[in-house]
Amino acid sequence: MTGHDGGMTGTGLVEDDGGAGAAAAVPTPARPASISDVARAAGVSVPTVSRVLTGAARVSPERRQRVLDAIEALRYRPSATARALVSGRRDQVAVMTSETAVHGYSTTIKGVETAARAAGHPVVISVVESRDPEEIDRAVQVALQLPLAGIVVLKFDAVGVAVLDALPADVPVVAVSGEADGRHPQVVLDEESGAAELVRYLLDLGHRTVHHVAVPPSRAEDGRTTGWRRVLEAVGAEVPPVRLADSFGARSGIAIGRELGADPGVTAVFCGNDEVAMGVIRGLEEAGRRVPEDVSVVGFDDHPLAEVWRPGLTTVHQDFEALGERAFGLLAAQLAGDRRPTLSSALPWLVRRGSAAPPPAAGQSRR
Amino acid sequence: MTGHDGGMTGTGLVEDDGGAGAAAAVPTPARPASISDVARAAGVSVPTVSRVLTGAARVSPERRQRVLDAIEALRYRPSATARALVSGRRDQVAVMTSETAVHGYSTTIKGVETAARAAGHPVVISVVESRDPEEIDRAVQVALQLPLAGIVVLKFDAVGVAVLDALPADVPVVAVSGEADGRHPQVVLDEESGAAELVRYLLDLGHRTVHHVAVPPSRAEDGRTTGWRRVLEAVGAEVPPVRLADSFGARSGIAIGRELGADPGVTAVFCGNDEVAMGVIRGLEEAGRRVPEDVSVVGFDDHPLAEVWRPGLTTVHQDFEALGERAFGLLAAQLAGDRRPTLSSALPWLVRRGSAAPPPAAGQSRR
DNA sequence: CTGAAAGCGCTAACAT
DNA sequence: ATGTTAGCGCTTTCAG
Repeated sequence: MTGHDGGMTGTGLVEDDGGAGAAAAVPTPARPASISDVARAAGVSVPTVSRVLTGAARVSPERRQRVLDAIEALRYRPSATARALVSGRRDQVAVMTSETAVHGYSTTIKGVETAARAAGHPVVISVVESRDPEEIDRAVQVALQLPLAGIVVLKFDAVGVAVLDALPADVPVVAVSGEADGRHPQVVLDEESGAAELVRYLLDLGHRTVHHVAVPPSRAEDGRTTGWRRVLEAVGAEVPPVRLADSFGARSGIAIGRELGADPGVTAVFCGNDEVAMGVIRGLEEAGRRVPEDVSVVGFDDHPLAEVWRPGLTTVHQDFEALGERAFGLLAAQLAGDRRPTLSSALPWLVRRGSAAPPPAAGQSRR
Repeated sequence: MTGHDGGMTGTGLVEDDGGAGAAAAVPTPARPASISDVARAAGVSVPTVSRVLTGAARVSPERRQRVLDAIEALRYRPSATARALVSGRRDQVAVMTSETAVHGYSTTIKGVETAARAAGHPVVISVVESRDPEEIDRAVQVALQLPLAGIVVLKFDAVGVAVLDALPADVPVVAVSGEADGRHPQVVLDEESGAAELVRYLLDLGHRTVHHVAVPPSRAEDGRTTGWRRVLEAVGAEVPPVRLADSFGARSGIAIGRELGADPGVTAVFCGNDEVAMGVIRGLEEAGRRVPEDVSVVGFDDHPLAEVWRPGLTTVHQDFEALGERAFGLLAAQLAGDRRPTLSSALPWLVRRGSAAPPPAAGQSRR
């Protein structure tokens, strides 16, 4: 991560505390006020304080006010820990994921967080970097010790699948994306039809076939690849071998773009995501091919930078934020007692921009 | 966010539970095993179990083994809630931020998470979208009820500053980025010198002055803008009025790029971040200017896509992930008893790529 | 080395 | 409507 130069300066910036300070008033109690402190200050019993806090039962207006005043005066804040312990109600939502800074992941997490926050649930992030069983086990152990209402697992990749398998059955779980497994409530984006739409669009433009650069899939083959393959097979077009990018990043597309650029038979390329598409375009241009004049390139996801890229990247929009929000919705339904595993699927949509065009004059591509 | 078409299909996918199932064995205890269940199963007292769990005191090998076996058999997992309650040790780290999906933010969060996880601390994300005092107060209340070891506040923007002000003094806090306030331990990236380096580089290339597009600052003026201004003033160059992008996104740069493109006096533009720089480049080209032949454009941050952008974006690399890791480091130091507020500063470094070049032939830019 | 006793801060019955 | 009594699951004295 680091390793470059970029000198690091640890500055002392000492600053005395109990200096010749202004108001030496504030005693700063080492221990925060507890409910019994409040009860004492208000001259009521502990349960009464609890009652005004939770609204579980009525309290006379005057006492109620005294309690409120005491809370204010003591800057009292109830301990979620003690509450969770005694009531058995846990409210945290854990998001288990292999990535946090990649577009689709971070945006989905954002959606989960937004919906969870609106419903009063703190969200904790649990990153599992690899499929190493020990690492997964450790992460699961840590997560299960938290005061959890439930878990959202991002199954965009193989790590997510493995995490799902390692989770016990007695915790509310919802899976996001990937193949529907029927074991958990799940939200998906219909990647297969999105990919199919994209490939059909390219074919309609006049391309004989479409090459494909896949991103790391969550199983043998993900929906994007399947959709691509199906359409080609359906129309009887040649199905070129799949090229696999070794990450979700643009860099992995560059070398592939160069290779693709060396093959004059390539007129259209469908990439597993927009970043890789950008890398492929860069590689293609390094190889002397113009986009879209010589070869059309399309991506997937509709990354925020896809529209400012030149040429504008034709892609399929996936609403990751809504996906995350729906994931939380399914979790909430489950917490509310809804039993049956549910599958909620949404359709991505084609976004036409400048990176796809008809192939070069007929015949040229095959000579 | 949503609002487009993209049909949503709620599928039933019902699946019976108590069907004519295979092994009807697993009784699935509604309540998870507790420490007393383990003690009973192992034939020891509860404190003994606790001792093997925490390693707080020695336990004879045989008893120890019996406990371990019981734990395994009962699939027992200690309750972090009960532990936190009795021991007073809270371990969660909250990251309070206004954004989660923007490069600098998500990457910093990733760094915090990585370091926290390595040290055994779960991290919870608390998003505060605006400076609305009520929203801030609500977020702070929620956060403070969590079993927190401390809080990391992302102060890349004005929301972060406000959150910091709303936090009580009795919680360990570390601030990330922004102006050093001396009240909290803080990690920063020296944006001012990064910006200065960039501007000096442009001036050395022969540009008479450098225009600046700022991103939303955390205070009146951030380090990037200050560094830019200082260098121009130091060399006696004209200081053009600052243009303010209305977000961190590329889109906000497009219109500004078009405007800048209409002014023949503009030969170099320094943008507050890479996304905005990409938007500016797009706008400039829409206005008929070439980059870098007609105008040089540089960004800030070294966004992952900066290197695949065409032309490669000249920028300043900011190591956000390391920033987040250092933030956690400061928090850990504080938890370990280190009192004094500390300022840890790191230097970003210039990354030369293709988007900056000498200005068009002398005299041309002024006619 | 081990168990008995106490209690963390709070809510959930129970009695009034 | 309010106080009393229990007790959540665990760690921490304190005796042995």
